[in-house]
Amino acid sequence: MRLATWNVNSIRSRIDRVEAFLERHDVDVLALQETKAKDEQIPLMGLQALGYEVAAAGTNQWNGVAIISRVGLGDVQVGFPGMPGWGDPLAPESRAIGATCGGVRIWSLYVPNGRKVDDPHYVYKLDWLARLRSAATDWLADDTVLVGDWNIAPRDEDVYDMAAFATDTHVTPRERAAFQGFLDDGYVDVTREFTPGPKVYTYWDYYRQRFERNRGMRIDFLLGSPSLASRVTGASIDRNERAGQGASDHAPGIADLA
DNA sequence: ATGGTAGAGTGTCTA
Repeated sequence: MRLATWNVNSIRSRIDRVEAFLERHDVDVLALQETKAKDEQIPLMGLQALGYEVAAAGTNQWNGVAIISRVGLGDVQVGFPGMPGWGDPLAPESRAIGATCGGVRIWSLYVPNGRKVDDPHYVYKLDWLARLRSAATDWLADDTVLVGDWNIAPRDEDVYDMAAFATDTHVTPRERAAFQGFLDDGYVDVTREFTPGPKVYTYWDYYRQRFERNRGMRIDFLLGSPSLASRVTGASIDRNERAGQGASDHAPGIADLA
């Protein structure tokens, strides 16, 4: 089974690329972030024609997550227990959606950006991650994968210019400790061993031709529970998806399961 | 420190 994750930065403006990506890589389950669409705005026809089911959670202009699956899509849950706003159908949150696809529990996650270190959104980000970690410990014994845009660069080598980011979010010790906490609990970054750095990124800002100069960050990850991680036979980052006109600012991550 | 680009939707906000 082939899993993928992709911050598409608008599903509506990226639908042609998404459909082509699914076909080109023969993807079974694709987790999307930043769909920037309400559920009824998701362009379904082409995806359904390709044999996929779609579960989405979108409530505003900048969040939005979805799971696209052709191996079943069951037990869909918007948000996780303990998440701010969880259980409230009107909550202005659409940063997490879970579903069981082909026997694997997959969570598509759009971790809060945090904005600036002195911004309340930074505190919110750390709190959100702590609550996710608490919930995720209950899923460790299952075939679980936590995928998406973590908005954290865990290592210095994951940032094109650490000096430029030294006082910014995404690299602070508290954010990195939050990410490391998942690894300490037993989750495994199933991508990195197959895509070793340095200078291997998943995100390049639209500004200043950052992609063309490979000035990016590695902030998108697939973290597998121990049993899931043991099934991973390979992984890749499709950086070609960041190239050319009409690209998202993120590249997809892919993992293969035995 | 600032500004550069892209996408949501028409005013700016978000990243």
